[in-house]
This record gives sequence, structure tokens and C-alpha cells, in this order.
Amino acid sequence: MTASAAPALVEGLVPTFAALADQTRWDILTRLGARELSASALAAEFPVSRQAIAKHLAALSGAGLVEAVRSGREIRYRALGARLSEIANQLDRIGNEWDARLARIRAIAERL
Amino acid sequence: MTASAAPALVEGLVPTFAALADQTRWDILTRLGARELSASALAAEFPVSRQAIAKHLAALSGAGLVEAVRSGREIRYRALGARLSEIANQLDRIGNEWDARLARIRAIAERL
DNA sequence: CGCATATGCAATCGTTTAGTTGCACATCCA
DNA sequence: TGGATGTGCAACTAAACGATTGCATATGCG
Repeated sequence: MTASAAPALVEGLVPTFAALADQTRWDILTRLGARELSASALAAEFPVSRQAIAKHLAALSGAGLVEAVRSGREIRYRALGARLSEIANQLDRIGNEWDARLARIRAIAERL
Repeated sequence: MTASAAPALVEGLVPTFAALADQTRWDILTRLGARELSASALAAEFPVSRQAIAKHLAALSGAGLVEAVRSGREIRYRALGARLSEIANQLDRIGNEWDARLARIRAIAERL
């Protein structure tokens, strides 16, 4: 096993982090985590326009963080926890690799 | 226990996600996860200027993802896995809340 | 000391992105 | 059928960001 902490695996994570790097999107996600809502319904609860919300939803959808459910003329969105858990697993694995390496180095230093 | 998936807790995460939402920074992190390096040493391995690297390191440092170790006139950086694991824990917790809620809704729907 | 090396600060540039407004299209309902 | 509601597309603006260059400062070494 090499210690080159998964550069390829991380590749696909960057767009997802970009999606999560915005407070408004987190506010939307939090709202959708508690209740299924349409873009218009969300816009009514936020200090931004419906189109702004729509763009955020597109970003979140592209990152696999929300799911769209059509119901007549409206489209409701729900937050997907599974995607978040996937990311969590990868982060935890990478973080552990780094710290394991540090621990090895320190163990060797100790021995001198 | 309320279902309002931790808006306050998430607040502090956004800057960290911003730090992780850049491929170059991940490349740097990956490199630092394997070996302790200075800004100049990193710049020699990347297709960007030393100042660009320095800014990235400042961003990573601000997010608690790297640690600086001064050694004479040079400053070496190392990746901190602990911070990544913290984020992983929070993401996992939030994701599970969302999915647990969905599961409850579905269980109720099943019963009708 | 004097030179090479490493970091720090500042101004600038091009691109990306969050947000807006305006308008067109689709769908439900009285 | 017509009006109200919901979504989609396009052009534009302002701010943030990644990256550059140029110069100043600090530290190690022969």
C-alpha cells in the first residue's frame, strides 16, 4: 500500500465541496433536510429571488445532494443524506492516512 | 430531539469547504499528506508560482487543514488529518439525520 | 560581509459565480 | 377559456477568487 493519499479518488470530490462551500446552499439543504419543498416555496423563505434558489438547487442536484420530485406543475426537492455520508467516509479515510503517516514518523523519531 | 439539522453547527464548516473546493489545494494537501514541505519546495513541483502556493497554504492553514513548522529560514507544512476527520463526523451525522427523517416519512406512508 | 535562498506584501488581471431583472412557457383550476 | 401559479432561459452586474509580477525583508552560509 502506497502512502500517496488517493489523488484520483479526491478528483470527483472537488465539485461537491464547491457545492457545499456556500452558506445559502447549506441553508437550503438544512431546510430540505427537514421538509420537502419546491423552488418557489423556498424562495418565499429566503431573502433571495426564486431564480437564485433555482441555480442553487441545480448546483446541489449536480452534486447529488438533493433529489427532485415532480408533482404536477411543481417540483419538490429533498436532501439526500447518502451522498453526504459517502463524502464523510472518504474524508475520514484520507484523514486517517495522513495521521497514520505522521504517527509512523514520530514513532521512528522516538527511537533515536 | 428536533429535526432542524444543526444550522448553527454547519456555519463554521462553510469556510472549510471553500478551502477544499479547489483541485490545486487538494494536490497540495495530498503532497503534504505524504511528506512535509515548504512553500518553495511545493512551488517547484507545481505549475504555479510560489505566491500562488503561499496563498493556498494560508487558506488551508486558516481552515485548520495544515500546520506550519518553522525551521530556520524555511517553513514546512504538514497535512492535518484530524481536521478532516472532524468534518467527516459532522457530515455523517447530518446525512444520517436527513435520511432518518426520510425513513420515518416512508414508514408512515407505508402504513396507509 | 555579501550572496543565495526563503518568505511576505501589494497591485493588477482574467475568470468564475452569486445575484438580479425580464420574459417565455407550462400547468392547474374556477 | 382565462387567470394565477410554477418553472426555464438569457443577459447583465458586482464581488470573490486564482494567479501573476515586482519588490521588500529575513535568514543561512562561504
